[in-house]
Amino acid sequence: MTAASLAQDLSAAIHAHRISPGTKLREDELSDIYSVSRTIVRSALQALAHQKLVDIKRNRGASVASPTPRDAHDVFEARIMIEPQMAQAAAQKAMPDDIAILRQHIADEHAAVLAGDRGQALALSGQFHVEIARMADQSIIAEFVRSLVERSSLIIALYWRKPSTLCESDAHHALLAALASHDGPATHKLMTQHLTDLHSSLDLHMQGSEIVNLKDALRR
Amino acid sequence: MTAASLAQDLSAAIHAHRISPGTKLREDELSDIYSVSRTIVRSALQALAHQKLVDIKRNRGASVASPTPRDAHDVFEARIMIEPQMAQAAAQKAMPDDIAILRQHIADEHAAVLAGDRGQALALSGQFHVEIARMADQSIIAEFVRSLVERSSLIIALYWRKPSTLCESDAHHALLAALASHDGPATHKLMTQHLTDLHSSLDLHMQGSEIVNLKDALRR
DNA sequence: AGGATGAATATTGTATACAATTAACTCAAA
DNA sequence: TTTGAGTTAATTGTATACAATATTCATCCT
Repeated sequence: MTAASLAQDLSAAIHAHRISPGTKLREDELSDIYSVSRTIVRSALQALAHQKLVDIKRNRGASVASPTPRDAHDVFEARIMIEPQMAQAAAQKAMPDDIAILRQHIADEHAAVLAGDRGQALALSGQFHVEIARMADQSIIAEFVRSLVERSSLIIALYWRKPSTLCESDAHHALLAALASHDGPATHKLMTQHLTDLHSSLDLHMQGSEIVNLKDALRR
Repeated sequence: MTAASLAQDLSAAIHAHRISPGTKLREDELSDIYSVSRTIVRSALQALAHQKLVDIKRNRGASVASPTPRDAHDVFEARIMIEPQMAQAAAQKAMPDDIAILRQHIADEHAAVLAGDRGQALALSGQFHVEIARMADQSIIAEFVRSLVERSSLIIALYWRKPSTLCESDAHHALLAALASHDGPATHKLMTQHLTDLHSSLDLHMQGSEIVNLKDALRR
């Protein structure tokens, strides 16, 4: 197990909400679980800290990032600033293959919802947004959107108003249709609306987030 | 000397073009120069790698990043996609203090040019762009712009057509005026033009970049 | 009881030793 | 001269030992 793959594994666990925001990530606990030295663990944690998925405080260790309401606001503000523009550009460049990929994403997401796999559904729903940025042929911004989507996952874990209700994908359907018909302005508008809706579905007063047992959440 | 301050020092040296793109950064050489263990050096190098200022290849060590023409294109494409919009938003929110800060930036930049301090001039010129994103009250995007500006610095080091000619700051003056008069559309247009000009001032066929002696470039 | 104090423990930070890998060099053969 | 194999040196990767710091817990005093 290398540092990169450990980071990947932790990242997946965080995004699947198997470990909650605020959970302490002690170095030798992780090194036990994964049978690697603390050197590797530290390297992985630093990488995740750069992605803002983990919080490291000097001499006090790492824990899963726990975005403040302010963070949540900033992230969605940024997404609303960028993604509609990307979607508009994507609508202009959209190729049949791209549309097919998005359609598949929506189908997979729907399947995940039916299967009750909330984590997978959320991940696919995020990928949908990243894919659009990639369609616009903006590799660097696509990376940035990916990082924003990842942070959004944490935010949703903390602040989603109705944990039972699963993301309805009507908005994604509408976006797909606008993209397929190369209607830039409509796509821009739909994306703005979609993100605004998402943002306003958050209850920024919630707290919760019980700390779970790491060994269970990470199996092994 | 901590890992963060070492990273800061290296970053400054890279941005001031005291060490060129492609320069090898051997771990024990740096640990000698700064009198810290390789542990610290590695941590700093990893941080810089995340910022795309340094390239790390497994088992082959770190070197100052050397952006390809493709990278250069992508970075400026991203900047052109984002910064005009930020500038437009900044024009709407601009407070007198903000304008004063920008004016100071331009003055400092002019002074640096006169003093022949190209590195400083370039840094200030970059800060001008970051400051605008901050004026728009978009902390996360401001961070992103900062990272793009930093990468641009490397790109300019490699591909700037006329190393002797110093950045004329007419464009910055014009932007300042548009911002001060809260003219959003004009600001958007000026920023687009400014970035397009910058991009087309690059000669993406150049190569050059001699490797310098680290101990000299980093003093000590 | 409540709070302060200080050892004992737990956890992170740093340096270093050793392993693994790559780069450099030597020297023989074509 | 050039090429290649084999050896040596240089460099990075990983584990671990020890130091520094933070946390916990028992104890004592008011």
